[in-house]
Amino acid sequence: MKDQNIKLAVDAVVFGYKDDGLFVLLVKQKYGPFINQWVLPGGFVKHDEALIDAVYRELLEETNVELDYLEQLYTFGDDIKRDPRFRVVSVAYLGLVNPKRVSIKPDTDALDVAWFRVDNIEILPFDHKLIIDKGIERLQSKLNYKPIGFDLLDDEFVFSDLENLYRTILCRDIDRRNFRKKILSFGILEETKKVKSVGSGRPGKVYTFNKVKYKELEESGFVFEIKFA
Amino acid sequence: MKDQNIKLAVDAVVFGYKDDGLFVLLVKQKYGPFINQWVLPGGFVKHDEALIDAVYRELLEETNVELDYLEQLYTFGDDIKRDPRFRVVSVAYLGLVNPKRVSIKPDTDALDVAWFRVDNIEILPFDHKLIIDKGIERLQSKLNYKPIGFDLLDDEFVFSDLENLYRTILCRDIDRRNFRKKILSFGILEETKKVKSVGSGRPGKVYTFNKVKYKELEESGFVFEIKFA
DNA sequence: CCAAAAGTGTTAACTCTACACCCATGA
DNA sequence: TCATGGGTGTAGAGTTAACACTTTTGG
Repeated sequence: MKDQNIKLAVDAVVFGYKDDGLFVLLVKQKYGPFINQWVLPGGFVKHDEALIDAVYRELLEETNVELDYLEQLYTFGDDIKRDPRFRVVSVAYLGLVNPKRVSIKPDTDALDVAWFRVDNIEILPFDHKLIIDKGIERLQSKLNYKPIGFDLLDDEFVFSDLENLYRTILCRDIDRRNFRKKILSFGILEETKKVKSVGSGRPGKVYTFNKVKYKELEESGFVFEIKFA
Repeated sequence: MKDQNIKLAVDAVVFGYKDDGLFVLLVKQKYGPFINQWVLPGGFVKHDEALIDAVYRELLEETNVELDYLEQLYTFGDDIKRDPRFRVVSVAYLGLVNPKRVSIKPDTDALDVAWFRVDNIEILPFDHKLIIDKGIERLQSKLNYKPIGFDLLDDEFVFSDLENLYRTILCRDIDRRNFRKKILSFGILEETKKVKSVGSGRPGKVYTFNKVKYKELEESGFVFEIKFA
Protein backbone atom coordinates (compact mmCIF):
# COMPACT_ATOMS: atom_id res chain seq x y z
CA MET A 1 0.00 0.00 0.00
CA LYS A 2 2.88 2.32 0.73
CA ASP A 3 3.94 2.06 -2.87
CA GLN A 4 0.46 2.78 -4.12
CA ASN A 5 0.62 6.08 -5.93
CA ILE A 6 -2.61 6.13 -7.83
CA LYS A 7 -3.98 9.53 -8.71
CA LEU A 8 -7.68 10.13 -8.39
CA ALA A 9 -9.60 12.21 -10.88
CA VAL A 10 -13.18 13.04 -11.71
CA ASP A 11 -14.69 13.45 -15.14
CA ALA A 12 -18.09 14.81 -16.06
CA VAL A 13 -20.31 13.72 -18.90
CA VAL A 14 -22.57 16.73 -19.18
CA PHE A 15 -25.48 16.39 -21.56
CA GLY A 16 -27.38 19.23 -23.11
CA TYR A 17 -30.37 19.11 -25.40
CA LYS A 18 -30.89 21.67 -28.14
CA ASP A 19 -31.72 21.94 -31.82
CA ASP A 20 -33.32 18.52 -31.70
CA GLY A 21 -30.09 16.87 -30.74
CA LEU A 22 -28.26 15.50 -27.74
CA PHE A 23 -24.98 17.22 -27.02
CA VAL A 24 -22.10 16.59 -24.69
CA LEU A 25 -19.79 19.21 -23.26
CA LEU A 26 -16.11 18.91 -24.15
CA VAL A 27 -13.12 21.09 -23.39
CA LYS A 28 -9.90 21.63 -25.25
CA GLN A 29 -7.02 20.64 -23.01
CA LYS A 30 -4.72 23.40 -21.89
CA TYR A 31 -2.29 21.07 -20.15
CA GLY A 32 -1.73 17.36 -19.96
CA PRO A 33 -0.81 14.61 -22.36
CA PHE A 34 -3.43 15.47 -24.95
CA ILE A 35 -2.95 19.19 -25.06
CA ASN A 36 -5.11 20.91 -27.64
CA GLN A 37 -7.40 17.95 -27.94
CA TRP A 38 -11.04 17.75 -26.92
CA VAL A 39 -11.76 15.77 -23.78
CA LEU A 40 -14.36 15.54 -21.03
CA PRO A 41 -14.17 18.26 -18.41
CA GLY A 42 -12.57 16.95 -15.26
CA GLY A 43 -9.37 16.81 -13.35
CA PHE A 44 -7.63 15.71 -10.23
CA VAL A 45 -9.34 15.69 -6.89
CA LYS A 46 -7.77 17.88 -4.26
CA HIS A 47 -6.52 16.12 -1.20
CA ASP A 48 -9.24 17.47 1.08
CA GLU A 49 -12.05 17.71 -1.37
CA ALA A 50 -15.20 15.63 -1.68
CA LEU A 51 -15.49 13.92 -5.06
CA ILE A 52 -18.64 15.75 -5.92
CA ASP A 53 -17.13 19.08 -5.03
CA ALA A 54 -14.25 18.33 -7.34
CA VAL A 55 -16.74 17.86 -10.17
CA TYR A 56 -18.46 21.16 -9.52
CA ARG A 57 -15.14 22.93 -9.21
CA GLU A 58 -13.69 21.51 -12.40
CA LEU A 59 -16.82 22.38 -14.30
CA LEU A 60 -16.64 25.95 -13.14
CA GLU A 61 -12.94 26.26 -13.82
CA GLU A 62 -13.08 24.72 -17.23
CA THR A 63 -16.47 25.55 -18.62
CA ASN A 64 -18.27 28.02 -16.36
CA VAL A 65 -21.22 25.64 -16.21
CA GLU A 66 -23.48 25.06 -13.24
CA LEU A 67 -25.62 21.99 -13.49
CA ASP A 68 -29.28 21.22 -13.01
CA TYR A 69 -28.60 17.58 -12.24
CA LEU A 70 -25.59 15.52 -11.23
CA GLU A 71 -25.12 11.91 -10.25
CA GLN A 72 -22.24 9.51 -9.98
CA LEU A 73 -21.92 7.34 -13.06
CA TYR A 74 -19.11 4.81 -12.83
CA THR A 75 -15.52 4.52 -11.73
CA PHE A 76 -12.98 3.75 -14.43
CA GLY A 77 -9.98 2.04 -12.98
CA ASP A 78 -9.51 -1.36 -14.56
CA ASP A 79 -7.34 -0.18 -17.41
CA ILE A 80 -3.99 0.58 -15.79
CA LYS A 81 -2.83 2.58 -18.79
CA ARG A 82 -5.92 4.66 -19.40
CA ASP A 83 -3.72 7.69 -18.75
CA PRO A 84 -0.37 7.34 -20.54
CA ARG A 85 1.53 9.29 -17.90
CA PHE A 86 0.79 7.35 -14.74
CA ARG A 87 -1.98 5.44 -13.04
CA VAL A 88 -5.15 7.48 -12.81
CA VAL A 89 -8.49 6.22 -11.61
CA SER A 90 -11.40 8.39 -12.60
CA VAL A 91 -14.79 8.65 -11.00
CA ALA A 92 -17.16 9.68 -13.75
CA TYR A 93 -20.29 11.74 -13.15
CA LEU A 94 -23.35 12.30 -15.26
CA GLY A 95 -24.62 15.87 -15.47
CA LEU A 96 -27.59 17.46 -17.15
CA VAL A 97 -28.12 21.07 -18.04
CA ASN A 98 -30.18 23.16 -20.37
CA PRO A 99 -27.62 24.79 -22.65
CA LYS A 100 -29.69 27.95 -22.69
CA ARG A 101 -29.29 28.39 -18.97
CA VAL A 102 -25.51 28.51 -19.06
CA SER A 103 -22.95 30.47 -20.99
CA ILE A 104 -20.07 28.17 -21.59
CA LYS A 105 -16.68 29.77 -21.70
CA PRO A 106 -13.22 28.43 -21.10
CA ASP A 107 -12.35 29.75 -17.69
CA THR A 108 -8.91 29.42 -16.19
CA ASP A 109 -8.20 25.80 -17.03
CA ALA A 110 -9.20 25.16 -20.61
CA LEU A 111 -8.42 26.56 -24.02
CA ASP A 112 -11.92 26.18 -25.30
CA VAL A 113 -15.32 24.69 -24.52
CA ALA A 114 -18.04 23.49 -26.83
CA TRP A 115 -21.09 21.32 -27.21
CA PHE A 116 -20.66 18.30 -29.49
CA ARG A 117 -23.50 16.25 -30.92
CA VAL A 118 -23.11 12.83 -29.36
CA ASP A 119 -23.64 11.06 -32.65
CA ASN A 120 -20.67 12.89 -34.16
CA ILE A 121 -18.16 11.83 -31.58
CA GLU A 122 -15.83 9.20 -32.91
CA ILE A 123 -12.73 8.81 -30.84
CA LEU A 124 -11.43 10.74 -27.89
CA PRO A 125 -8.27 10.66 -25.80
CA PHE A 126 -8.11 8.42 -22.73
CA ASP A 127 -11.19 6.23 -22.44
CA HIS A 128 -13.46 9.22 -22.71
CA LYS A 129 -15.50 7.75 -25.50
CA LEU A 130 -16.24 4.78 -23.27
CA ILE A 131 -17.29 7.09 -20.49
CA ILE A 132 -19.64 8.96 -22.78
CA ASP A 133 -21.16 5.71 -23.97
CA LYS A 134 -21.77 4.68 -20.41
CA GLY A 135 -23.38 8.05 -19.80
CA ILE A 136 -25.69 7.71 -22.77
CA GLU A 137 -26.72 4.28 -21.64
CA ARG A 138 -27.54 5.56 -18.18
CA LEU A 139 -29.39 8.56 -19.53
CA GLN A 140 -31.47 6.43 -21.85
CA SER A 141 -32.51 3.97 -19.21
CA LYS A 142 -33.13 6.62 -16.60
CA LEU A 143 -35.45 8.57 -18.88
CA ASN A 144 -37.83 5.65 -18.53
CA TYR A 145 -38.19 5.78 -14.80
CA LYS A 146 -37.17 9.23 -13.60
CA PRO A 147 -38.41 12.62 -14.79
CA ILE A 148 -34.94 13.82 -15.64
CA GLY A 149 -35.91 14.91 -19.12
CA PHE A 150 -37.25 18.11 -17.62
CA ASP A 151 -33.75 19.12 -16.52
CA LEU A 152 -32.83 19.30 -20.18
CA LEU A 153 -35.82 21.40 -21.22
CA ASP A 154 -36.83 24.99 -20.64
CA ASP A 155 -38.98 25.63 -17.61
CA GLU A 156 -41.83 26.29 -19.97
CA PHE A 157 -42.24 23.89 -22.82
CA VAL A 158 -44.78 22.53 -25.21
CA PHE A 159 -45.57 18.88 -25.50
CA SER A 160 -43.72 18.40 -28.73
CA ASP A 161 -40.52 19.53 -27.02
CA LEU A 162 -40.81 16.69 -24.58
CA GLU A 163 -41.76 14.21 -27.27
CA ASN A 164 -38.80 15.18 -29.39
CA LEU A 165 -36.45 14.94 -26.48
CA TYR A 166 -37.52 11.36 -25.84
CA ARG A 167 -37.48 10.54 -29.54
CA THR A 168 -34.00 11.96 -29.94
CA ILE A 169 -32.34 10.50 -26.90
CA LEU A 170 -33.93 7.09 -27.17
CA CYS A 171 -33.47 6.97 -30.94
CA ARG A 172 -36.91 5.61 -31.58
CA ASP A 173 -40.27 6.82 -32.60
CA ILE A 174 -42.99 7.36 -30.05
CA ASP A 175 -46.73 7.62 -30.40
CA ARG A 176 -47.74 11.21 -29.72
CA ARG A 177 -51.17 10.45 -28.34
CA ASN A 178 -50.17 7.64 -26.04
CA PHE A 179 -47.14 9.53 -24.80
CA ARG A 180 -49.14 12.61 -23.95
CA LYS A 181 -51.85 10.59 -22.23
CA LYS A 182 -49.27 8.78 -20.14
CA ILE A 183 -47.35 11.82 -19.05
CA LEU A 184 -50.47 13.82 -18.29
CA SER A 185 -51.89 10.97 -16.24
CA PHE A 186 -49.03 11.37 -13.78
CA GLY A 187 -50.33 14.77 -12.77
CA ILE A 188 -46.89 16.30 -12.52
CA LEU A 189 -47.30 18.89 -15.26
CA GLU A 190 -48.97 22.23 -14.84
CA GLU A 191 -50.82 23.67 -17.78
CA THR A 192 -50.18 27.38 -18.14
CA LYS A 193 -52.43 29.75 -19.99
CA LYS A 194 -49.77 30.48 -22.55
CA VAL A 195 -49.30 28.98 -25.94
CA LYS A 196 -46.16 28.82 -28.00
CA SER A 197 -45.53 28.43 -31.69
CA VAL A 198 -42.79 26.17 -32.88
CA GLY A 199 -42.14 27.27 -36.43
CA SER A 200 -45.33 27.35 -38.40
CA GLY A 201 -48.43 25.45 -37.47
CA ARG A 202 -50.82 25.65 -34.61
CA PRO A 203 -49.26 26.85 -31.36
CA GLY A 204 -49.16 24.40 -28.49
CA LYS A 205 -50.12 24.75 -24.86
CA VAL A 206 -47.25 25.61 -22.56
CA TYR A 207 -46.59 23.32 -19.60
CA THR A 208 -44.28 23.41 -16.62
CA PHE A 209 -42.96 20.53 -14.56
CA ASN A 210 -44.15 20.64 -10.97
CA LYS A 211 -41.15 19.25 -9.16
CA VAL A 212 -42.67 19.71 -5.73
CA LYS A 213 -45.72 17.73 -6.72
CA TYR A 214 -43.52 15.03 -8.16
CA LYS A 215 -41.52 14.74 -4.94
CA GLU A 216 -44.73 14.45 -2.95
CA LEU A 217 -46.06 11.72 -5.19
CA GLU A 218 -42.75 9.90 -5.09
CA GLU A 219 -42.85 9.97 -1.28
CA SER A 220 -46.22 8.31 -1.33
CA GLY A 221 -45.12 5.48 -3.55
CA PHE A 222 -45.77 6.79 -7.02
CA VAL A 223 -43.34 5.61 -9.67
CA PHE A 224 -42.71 7.60 -12.83
CA GLU A 225 -42.51 4.97 -15.53
CA ILE A 226 -42.84 5.12 -19.26
CA LYS A 227 -43.33 2.31 -21.71
CA PHE A 228 -43.39 3.09 -25.38
CA ALA A 229 -45.64 2.01 -28.15
CA MET B 1 -2.30 17.50 -7.70
CA LYS B 2 1.25 16.86 -6.53
CA ASP B 3 0.04 17.10 -2.97
CA GLN B 4 -2.79 14.70 -3.59
CA ASN B 5 -2.11 11.62 -1.54
CA ILE B 6 -5.43 9.86 -1.59
CA LYS B 7 -5.36 6.12 -1.09
CA LEU B 8 -7.62 3.96 -3.17
CA ALA B 9 -9.37 0.93 -1.75
CA VAL B 10 -12.04 -1.52 -2.78
CA ASP B 11 -14.73 -3.03 -0.58
CA ALA B 12 -17.06 -5.88 -1.35
CA VAL B 13 -20.65 -6.31 -0.24
CA VAL B 14 -21.09 -10.02 -0.74
CA PHE B 15 -24.59 -11.34 -0.26
CA GLY B 16 -25.49 -14.90 0.46
CA TYR B 17 -28.91 -16.45 0.87
CA LYS B 18 -29.56 -19.30 3.27
CA ASP B 19 -31.93 -20.40 6.02
CA ASP B 20 -34.59 -18.09 4.61
CA GLY B 21 -32.47 -15.03 5.22
CA LEU B 22 -30.21 -12.62 3.43
CA PHE B 23 -26.66 -12.57 4.74
CA VAL B 24 -23.63 -10.41 4.15
CA LEU B 25 -20.04 -11.50 4.48
CA LEU B 26 -17.94 -9.67 7.07
CA VAL B 27 -14.37 -10.14 8.26
CA LYS B 28 -12.73 -9.41 11.57
CA GLN B 29 -9.91 -6.95 11.00
CA LYS B 30 -6.42 -8.19 11.61
CA TYR B 31 -4.80 -4.81 11.07
CA GLY B 32 -5.95 -1.26 10.70
CA PRO B 33 -7.77 1.27 12.81
CA PHE B 34 -10.62 -1.01 13.78
CA ILE B 35 -8.65 -4.08 14.63
CA ASN B 36 -10.79 -6.93 15.95
CA GLN B 37 -13.96 -5.40 14.63
CA TRP B 38 -16.18 -6.73 11.86
CA VAL B 39 -15.97 -4.89 8.57
CA LEU B 40 -16.57 -5.49 4.88
CA PRO B 41 -13.86 -7.46 3.12
CA GLY B 42 -11.66 -5.18 1.10
CA GLY B 43 -8.40 -3.35 1.08
CA PHE B 44 -6.02 -1.18 -0.82
CA VAL B 45 -5.58 -1.50 -4.53
CA LYS B 46 -2.08 -2.36 -5.68
CA HIS B 47 -0.40 0.16 -7.87
CA ASP B 48 -0.61 -1.94 -11.01
CA GLU B 49 -3.82 -3.76 -10.33
CA ALA B 50 -7.21 -3.40 -11.96
CA LEU B 51 -9.92 -2.47 -9.48
CA ILE B 52 -11.85 -5.62 -10.11
CA ASP B 53 -8.77 -7.76 -9.64
CA ALA B 54 -8.21 -6.10 -6.31
CA VAL B 55 -11.68 -7.17 -5.25
CA TYR B 56 -11.12 -10.79 -6.24
CA ARG B 57 -7.74 -10.81 -4.56
CA GLU B 58 -8.95 -9.33 -1.31
CA LEU B 59 -11.83 -11.75 -1.18
CA LEU B 60 -9.49 -14.66 -1.59
CA GLU B 61 -7.00 -13.35 0.93
CA GLU B 62 -9.54 -12.50 3.55
CA THR B 63 -12.36 -14.96 3.09
CA ASN B 64 -11.39 -17.67 0.61
CA VAL B 65 -14.54 -16.87 -1.36
CA GLU B 66 -14.93 -16.99 -5.12
CA LEU B 67 -18.02 -15.28 -6.41
CA ASP B 68 -20.79 -16.21 -8.80
CA TYR B 69 -21.53 -12.58 -9.60
CA LEU B 70 -19.74 -9.27 -9.21
CA GLU B 71 -20.53 -5.73 -10.28
CA GLN B 72 -19.37 -2.27 -9.35
CA LEU B 73 -21.70 -0.62 -6.87
CA TYR B 74 -20.66 2.91 -5.96
CA THR B 75 -17.59 4.93 -5.08
CA PHE B 76 -17.48 6.39 -1.60
CA GLY B 77 -15.31 9.45 -1.50
CA ASP B 78 -17.30 12.46 -0.39
CA ASP B 79 -16.66 12.02 3.29
CA ILE B 80 -13.03 13.07 3.73
CA LYS B 81 -12.82 11.43 7.15
CA ARG B 82 -14.45 8.11 6.37
CA ASP B 83 -11.15 6.53 7.34
CA PRO B 84 -9.79 8.10 10.52
CA ARG B 85 -6.15 7.60 9.51
CA PHE B 86 -5.96 9.40 6.19
CA ARG B 87 -7.95 10.05 3.07
CA VAL B 88 -9.24 6.85 1.53
CA VAL B 89 -11.62 6.62 -1.37
CA SER B 90 -13.27 3.26 -1.73
CA VAL B 91 -14.83 1.71 -4.78
CA ALA B 92 -17.51 -0.64 -3.52
CA TYR B 93 -18.57 -3.79 -5.36
CA LEU B 94 -21.63 -5.94 -5.07
CA GLY B 95 -21.07 -9.69 -5.06
CA LEU B 96 -23.37 -12.67 -4.94
CA VAL B 97 -22.59 -16.21 -3.96
CA ASN B 98 -24.36 -19.28 -2.75
CA PRO B 99 -22.92 -19.86 0.73
CA LYS B 100 -23.04 -23.60 0.14
CA ARG B 101 -20.64 -23.30 -2.75
CA VAL B 102 -17.85 -21.73 -0.73
CA SER B 103 -16.09 -22.56 2.47
CA ILE B 104 -15.34 -19.28 4.15
CA LYS B 105 -12.20 -19.20 6.20
CA PRO B 106 -9.97 -16.38 7.28
CA ASP B 107 -6.99 -16.69 4.99
CA THR B 108 -3.86 -14.65 5.44
CA ASP B 109 -5.41 -11.24 6.01
CA ALA B 110 -8.27 -11.58 8.46
CA LEU B 111 -8.81 -12.93 11.95
CA ASP B 112 -12.20 -14.35 11.18
CA VAL B 113 -14.94 -14.47 8.59
CA ALA B 114 -18.66 -14.93 8.99
CA TRP B 115 -22.05 -14.44 7.46
CA PHE B 116 -24.28 -11.88 9.20
CA ARG B 117 -28.00 -11.55 8.66
CA VAL B 118 -28.46 -8.16 7.08
CA ASP B 119 -31.34 -7.25 9.36
CA ASN B 120 -29.12 -7.71 12.39
CA ILE B 121 -26.44 -5.32 11.35
CA GLU B 122 -26.59 -2.15 13.32
CA ILE B 123 -23.44 -0.11 13.10
CA LEU B 124 -20.12 -0.85 11.53
CA PRO B 125 -16.76 0.91 11.36
CA PHE B 126 -16.06 3.38 8.56
CA ASP B 127 -19.17 3.96 6.44
CA HIS B 128 -19.62 0.27 5.89
CA LYS B 129 -23.22 0.27 7.02
CA LEU B 130 -23.94 2.85 4.33
CA ILE B 131 -22.24 0.70 1.75
CA ILE B 132 -24.29 -2.30 2.74
CA ASP B 133 -27.49 -0.28 2.53
CA LYS B 134 -26.56 0.81 -0.95
CA GLY B 135 -25.91 -2.80 -1.82
CA ILE B 136 -29.27 -3.95 -0.54
CA GLU B 137 -31.00 -1.23 -2.50
CA ARG B 138 -29.23 -2.27 -5.67
CA LEU B 139 -29.93 -5.94 -5.08
CA GLN B 140 -33.60 -5.30 -4.46
CA SER B 141 -34.10 -3.26 -7.57
CA LYS B 142 -32.02 -5.55 -9.73
CA LEU B 143 -34.01 -8.62 -8.74
CA ASN B 144 -36.88 -7.07 -10.66
CA TYR B 145 -35.15 -6.87 -13.98
CA LYS B 146 -32.24 -9.30 -13.99
CA PRO B 147 -32.24 -12.99 -13.15
CA ILE B 148 -29.61 -12.59 -10.47
CA GLY B 149 -31.63 -14.45 -7.87
CA PHE B 150 -30.38 -17.68 -9.40
CA ASP B 151 -26.81 -16.84 -8.39
CA LEU B 152 -27.94 -17.06 -4.80
CA LEU B 153 -29.72 -20.40 -5.16
CA ASP B 154 -28.52 -23.95 -5.66
CA ASP B 155 -28.24 -25.10 -9.24
CA GLU B 156 -31.25 -27.28 -8.61
CA PHE B 157 -34.09 -25.72 -6.73
CA VAL B 158 -37.80 -26.00 -6.20
CA PHE B 159 -40.17 -23.16 -6.88
CA SER B 160 -40.71 -22.31 -3.27
CA ASP B 161 -36.99 -21.64 -2.91
CA LEU B 162 -37.22 -18.95 -5.53
CA GLU B 163 -40.41 -17.54 -4.08
CA ASN B 164 -38.92 -17.33 -0.63
CA LEU B 165 -35.80 -15.68 -1.93
CA TYR B 166 -37.87 -12.92 -3.52
CA ARG B 167 -40.12 -12.66 -0.47
CA THR B 168 -37.14 -12.38 1.85
CA ILE B 169 -35.02 -9.96 -0.08
CA LEU B 170 -37.85 -7.70 -1.15
CA CYS B 171 -39.52 -7.87 2.26
CA ARG B 172 -42.96 -8.30 0.85
CA ASP B 173 -45.41 -11.04 0.15
CA ILE B 174 -45.83 -12.42 -3.32
CA ASP B 175 -48.63 -14.37 -4.93
CA ARG B 176 -47.40 -17.91 -5.52
CA ARG B 177 -49.55 -18.61 -8.55
CA ASN B 178 -48.88 -15.39 -10.38
CA PHE B 179 -45.20 -15.52 -9.61
CA ARG B 180 -44.82 -19.05 -10.91
CA LYS B 181 -46.81 -18.27 -14.05
CA LYS B 182 -44.67 -15.23 -14.75
CA ILE B 183 -41.31 -16.91 -14.25
CA LEU B 184 -42.31 -20.00 -16.22
CA SER B 185 -43.56 -17.85 -19.09
CA PHE B 186 -40.01 -16.61 -19.63
CA GLY B 187 -38.91 -20.06 -20.67
CA ILE B 188 -35.58 -19.81 -18.90
CA LEU B 189 -36.14 -22.64 -16.44
CA GLU B 190 -35.62 -26.28 -17.18
CA GLU B 191 -37.83 -28.78 -15.44
CA THR B 192 -35.86 -31.80 -14.28
CA LYS B 193 -37.39 -35.17 -13.53
CA LYS B 194 -36.47 -34.93 -9.90
CA VAL B 195 -38.56 -33.80 -7.01
CA LYS B 196 -37.41 -32.52 -3.67
CA SER B 197 -39.04 -32.35 -0.27
CA VAL B 198 -38.65 -29.24 1.81
CA GLY B 199 -39.52 -30.38 5.31
CA SER B 200 -42.81 -32.16 5.35
CA GLY B 201 -45.49 -31.77 2.73
CA ARG B 202 -45.68 -32.63 -0.90
CA PRO B 203 -42.32 -32.62 -2.69
CA GLY B 204 -41.84 -30.05 -5.41
CA LYS B 205 -40.51 -30.34 -8.94
CA VAL B 206 -36.85 -29.49 -9.28
CA TYR B 207 -35.87 -26.79 -11.77
CA THR B 208 -32.60 -25.42 -13.10
CA PHE B 209 -31.87 -22.02 -14.56
CA ASN B 210 -30.84 -22.18 -18.20
CA LYS B 211 -28.32 -19.37 -18.39
CA VAL B 212 -27.44 -20.03 -22.01
CA LYS B 213 -31.08 -19.80 -23.01
CA TYR B 214 -31.44 -16.58 -21.04
CA LYS B 215 -28.45 -15.01 -22.77
CA GLU B 216 -29.88 -15.96 -26.15
CA LEU B 217 -33.24 -14.45 -25.32
CA GLU B 218 -31.61 -11.32 -23.95
CA GLU B 219 -29.67 -10.94 -27.21
CA SER B 220 -32.90 -11.01 -29.15
CA GLY B 221 -34.52 -8.29 -27.10
CA PHE B 222 -36.21 -10.20 -24.31
CA VAL B 223 -36.34 -8.41 -20.98
CA PHE B 224 -36.62 -10.27 -17.71
CA GLU B 225 -39.06 -8.22 -15.70
CA ILE B 226 -41.14 -8.99 -12.68
CA LYS B 227 -44.04 -7.05 -11.27
CA PHE B 228 -45.60 -8.24 -8.08
CA ALA B 229 -49.16 -8.71 -7.05
C1' DC C 1 -55.65 -39.38 9.06
C1' DC C 2 -53.57 -35.08 9.82
C1' DA C 3 -50.42 -31.35 8.86
C1' DA C 4 -47.71 -29.21 5.52
C1' DA C 5 -46.38 -27.64 1.29
C1' DA C 6 -47.14 -28.17 -4.03
C1' DG C 7 -49.77 -27.58 -7.90
C1' DT C 8 -53.27 -25.52 -10.69
C1' DG C 9 -57.29 -21.84 -13.78
C1' DT C 10 -60.49 -18.23 -14.29
C1' DT C 11 -62.35 -13.77 -14.26
C1' DA C 12 -62.46 -8.81 -13.85
C1' DA C 13 -59.78 -4.69 -13.90
C1' DC C 14 -56.47 -2.41 -15.96
C1' DT C 15 -53.03 -0.98 -19.29
C1' DC C 16 -51.11 -0.81 -23.62
C1' DT C 17 -51.28 -0.40 -28.59
C1' DA C 18 -52.74 1.08 -32.87
C1' DC C 19 -54.71 4.27 -35.42
C1' DA C 20 -56.97 9.17 -38.32
C1' DC C 21 -59.22 13.27 -38.40
C1' DC C 22 -60.10 18.09 -37.35
C1' DC C 23 -58.08 22.55 -35.50
C1' DA C 24 -55.34 26.83 -35.17
C1' DT C 25 -51.88 29.39 -36.91
C1' DG C 26 -48.21 31.67 -40.13
C1' DA C 27 -46.74 32.22 -44.68
C1' DT D 1 -55.61 28.56 -49.06
C1' DC D 2 -52.07 25.76 -47.96
C1' DA D 3 -48.57 23.74 -45.16
C1' DT D 4 -47.38 22.77 -40.63
C1' DG D 5 -47.72 21.08 -36.36
C1' DG D 6 -51.33 20.65 -32.20
C1' DG D 7 -55.01 18.35 -30.10
C1' DT D 8 -58.09 14.52 -29.32
C1' DG D 9 -60.94 9.13 -28.48
C1' DT D 10 -61.77 4.44 -28.96
C1' DA D 11 -61.68 -0.45 -29.49
C1' DG D 12 -59.05 -4.79 -29.26
C1' DA D 13 -55.18 -7.13 -27.30
C1' DG D 14 -52.57 -8.17 -23.71
C1' DT D 15 -51.28 -8.10 -18.92
C1' DT D 16 -51.95 -8.01 -14.12
C1' DA D 17 -54.41 -8.95 -9.79
C1' DA D 18 -57.18 -11.46 -6.92
C1' DC D 19 -58.53 -15.57 -5.31
C1' DA D 20 -59.39 -21.37 -3.16
C1' DC D 21 -59.38 -26.00 -3.69
C1' DT D 22 -57.12 -30.49 -4.67
C1' DT D 23 -52.86 -33.35 -4.53
C1' DT D 24 -48.93 -35.52 -2.55
C1' DT D 25 -46.05 -36.68 0.88
C1' DG D 26 -44.12 -37.48 5.89
C1' DG D 27 -45.21 -38.10 10.50
